[in-house]
Amino acid sequence: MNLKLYNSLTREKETFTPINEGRIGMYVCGPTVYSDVHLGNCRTFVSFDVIYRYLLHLGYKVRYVRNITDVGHLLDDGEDRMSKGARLNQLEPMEVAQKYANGFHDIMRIFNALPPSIEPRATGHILEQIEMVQQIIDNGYGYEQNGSVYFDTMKFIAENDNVYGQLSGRVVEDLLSESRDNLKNQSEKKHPADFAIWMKASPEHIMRWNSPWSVGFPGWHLECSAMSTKYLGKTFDIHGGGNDLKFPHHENEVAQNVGSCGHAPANYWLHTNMLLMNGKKMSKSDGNTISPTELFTGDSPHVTKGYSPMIVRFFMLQSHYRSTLDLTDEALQAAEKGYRRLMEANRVLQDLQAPANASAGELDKEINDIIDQAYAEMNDDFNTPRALARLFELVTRINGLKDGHLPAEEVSTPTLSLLKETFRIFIFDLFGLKDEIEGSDNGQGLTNGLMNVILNIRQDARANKNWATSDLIRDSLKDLGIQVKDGKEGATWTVE
RNA sequence: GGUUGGGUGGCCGAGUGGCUAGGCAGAGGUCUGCAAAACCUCGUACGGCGGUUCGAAUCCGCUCCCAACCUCCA
Repeated sequence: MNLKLYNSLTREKETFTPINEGRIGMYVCGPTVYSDVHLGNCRTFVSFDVIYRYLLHLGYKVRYVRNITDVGHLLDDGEDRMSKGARLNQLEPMEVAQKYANGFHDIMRIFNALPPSIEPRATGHILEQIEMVQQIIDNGYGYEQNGSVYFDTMKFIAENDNVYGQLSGRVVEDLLSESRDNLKNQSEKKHPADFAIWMKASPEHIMRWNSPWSVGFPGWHLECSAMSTKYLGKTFDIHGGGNDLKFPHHENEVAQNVGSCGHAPANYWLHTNMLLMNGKKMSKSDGNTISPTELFTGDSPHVTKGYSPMIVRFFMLQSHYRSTLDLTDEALQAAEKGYRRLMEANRVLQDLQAPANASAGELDKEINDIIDQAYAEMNDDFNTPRALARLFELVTRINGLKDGHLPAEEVSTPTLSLLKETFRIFIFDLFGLKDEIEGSDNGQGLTNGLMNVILNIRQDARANKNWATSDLIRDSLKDLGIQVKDGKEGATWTVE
């Protein structure tokens, strides 16, 4: 089985071959920490978390680098996002960055996303960025104007065939017609498609560093070029990010890397699609947004109730990372039911015992085939919705085995073990889900014991046809959010 | 206007020349003291108009509609 992934660069699915066998370098553009992280960002990082987890599962040694941008994003009025956040809250820019970086990490932990191997910050790599600017100038692709340095896009295009525009499909002629004059220092550029790699700081600009050209700050696109090169080399395996970064950010990044060292940064570019709400991109800037916390608590006009982090994660897994995903209350309710069904089936499965006379029959083959298919889906560009579908096909089998509908003796002991292991691997290791029912119970031993006592009393009542008592117990537990399920082997319970 | 990607059953969402996606909701049934859960069965969808083909939701053309990017955003 080999891994295929969709390369934005070629717009085709390609067989993945790492530069160094057994090792993968992966760079993902992280958040700009000027305000609370929003749910759209989370979707992208959850998507890459699953990709990271799957690559690890395949046995690769992965260096996963995800940056934090804490300087360089300019607003329309030319003010840096970080500076503005600092001014408004009377904080040091670094305090703003730290505050929201902390919040971002908290939310990532809540979503059960693994931390990256390295999480570099733009402000921690000013020297590397200055060096890269110098290299670009030395190679003839950068020019200075009044202390700012710009990338000479037209010259780069003229001297490097088919590099600029390959990612986004832009062509020079279109760029020519895209003259916009509302950007600061626009007049300093030789061409509208040129972009700043070093900006001279205006007097009131508080984020500033010394450089050969001026006291100023690096351009936005530069940080990723400099930091990916530093930690992953001039060319590495995978570069990822949100679709909205394709142009201009990633296009300019490629130009900077090629312009400074003659190498394209990455062999494979992966882009995640946008999270929508009401059919429109979820976005901080236009207010069409819901924060992770609001979604968890239900404190938002967009949802009728709160949805736990794992339900939201499950919801995201139900769509492919390259497709848009429309967030609606109805879809979340469906995800909640589906998530519970999957978790419940896993609990049932882990308790399943193979009968003594078990041997591989028709059902055994069926289960093995579905397991193989589930891995094949993941190998096909990390197709989590299809892999999930395979898991649900197994859920039907698991429940059938449990209630005796399907012949347990047709499933061999090794296959049952494999099924149990596969479920654990997919749900917990690859999808990164947690069983919130089990996880939320700190005193589980005690709770289990108490529940056994209660259910035994109810069983006695039922044996005596004392329906009033048995229903009282069931209804009272239901009020506490505990659901009692009567089965052939007695009653079981789950937290709703 | 340019670039890119879409329009799939009540909802979400896969798929891609012939073979069941899956989840949720709905209908009928089994089980149960009743209920819940679970299991079984069911609906037969692919924007519109043409074309290619033995056969298209899947390929081609035209057309309508939507979104993202082109300005900070994952």
